[in-house]
Amino acid sequence: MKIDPSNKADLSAQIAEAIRDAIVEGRMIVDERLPSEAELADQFEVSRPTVREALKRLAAQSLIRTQRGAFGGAFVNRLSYEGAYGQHITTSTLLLSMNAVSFETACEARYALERACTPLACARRTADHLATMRAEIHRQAQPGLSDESFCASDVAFHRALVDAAGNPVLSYHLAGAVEAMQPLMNMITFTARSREVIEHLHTRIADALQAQDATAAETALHELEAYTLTLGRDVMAAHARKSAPVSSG
Amino acid sequence: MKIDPSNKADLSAQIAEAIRDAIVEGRMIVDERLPSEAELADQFEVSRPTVREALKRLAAQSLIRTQRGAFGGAFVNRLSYEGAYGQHITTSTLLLSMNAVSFETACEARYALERACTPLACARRTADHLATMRAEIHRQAQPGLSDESFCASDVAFHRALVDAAGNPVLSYHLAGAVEAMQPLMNMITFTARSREVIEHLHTRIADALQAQDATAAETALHELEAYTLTLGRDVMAAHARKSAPVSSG
DNA sequence: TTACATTTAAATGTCTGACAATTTTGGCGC
DNA sequence: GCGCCAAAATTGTCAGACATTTAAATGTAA
Repeated sequence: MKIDPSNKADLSAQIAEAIRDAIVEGRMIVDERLPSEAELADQFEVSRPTVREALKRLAAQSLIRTQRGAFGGAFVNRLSYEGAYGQHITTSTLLLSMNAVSFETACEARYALERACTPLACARRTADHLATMRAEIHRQAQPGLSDESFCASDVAFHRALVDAAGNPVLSYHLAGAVEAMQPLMNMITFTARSREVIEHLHTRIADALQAQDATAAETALHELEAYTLTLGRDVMAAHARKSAPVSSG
Repeated sequence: MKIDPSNKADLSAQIAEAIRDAIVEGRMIVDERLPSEAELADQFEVSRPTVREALKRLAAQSLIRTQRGAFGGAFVNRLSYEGAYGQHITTSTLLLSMNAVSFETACEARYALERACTPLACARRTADHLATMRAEIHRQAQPGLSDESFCASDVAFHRALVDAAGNPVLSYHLAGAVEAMQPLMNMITFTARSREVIEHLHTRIADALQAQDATAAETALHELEAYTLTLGRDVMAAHARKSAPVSSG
């Protein structure tokens, strides 16, 4: 982690990549302190601002953290599930919004992923998971609940379903994917608001998990997907009519 | 996107967040040009190096790209599947390696995710997908194939399986997850090298997809998972007793 | 000896000003 | 019209300086 052949790319990008490689390949371990900015500038034979730009690139990816003061500096970060989770969601959300992903595609992907964890969730769900799901269902049934709170509760319910599988890697991937699609999903819930049906399907999912009946859980998820899809299409159609009001019937 | 209340956080972090919010919330659209560094420095009332650090943070997340020269500057990036995919893989790989995720957990998550796409893949697979899978199986059967090439072919095979579902969002999440776990998986394939069994199971998966038999595909994937898990445990056990080799049957 | 206040040093955060490199635009001569 | 060149705008990089923060070291008093 020293050499820096004078390419045409940005020096700060090259330095960031060199340090990133050192971290990824395990040559630097968690909580290890990087040399100070001045020392790095010496090593790479660049100025301190250039080194700083490189460090900011790494900080943006949560690969390092910095601490001011004596014996401060840049330290290799332990990439926590929480940190990675946040990045995953931001990236996925932007990917959806910037590439005009259709509601159908997102919906299909979401429920396909969620069904991936149902067999494990049925096998391993604890009383805690079931209690969380029941509590969220109960909250969803309360009349005065705002749309925002309903959506939040919906996320919490599905998050509990995913966590019930008892596999943190699965939780990371699935919960990130589900949460990233929430803005799209919210659009539906806000407009079509059919809480009774959703609440009923949630109850069926919780029942299936309690009974450890994976088939029933998957069936209920299929129905929830179909229902969501129908609502989504209605909303889309209404949108289309509003912006281009052509009577087609 | 102007104000910057004098907090205690880094100015460059605050500025980066302000611009990121503007992009995420759609106030800046794809390919739109940001003000020049000097103008941003004026707007936020900071110096140019501070602005530059903020821009580097955003560049590290592929949110913007920069171009030198007249009428150059920073532009909002369209977050492509490829770009997001790379970030997803890097983050997930680090998450696995830094948190000592067990092989069992990773393996379980991987195949659970992969099974999530089999029904869709069976329904939608095209001749192209089948041809790719057959070609990779054929390559895997060749005797002189290096371990590296075998692993690459393995990834390509599973990538084709995922892509066969015809859902780019699903492909993004699944392929990213699968590829991030490849280092762990490689450790197994390199050591235990039982290519015939794997090749046979791959053939069964391809056959099932061709016959559009989702159940058969899932069964084969379950068997592949069980087999991989067995191999993994053997390798782990061998590792554990590498100093005292006890023959256990 | 212990507890607390002060100093000190190391490091990051920020600023100023300058120059280099690059790329588009427009003008000039032919 | 075409090719060449200069100008302008913008990012990339550098050097040096000062401000701020923080932990350790030191000094001081009970």
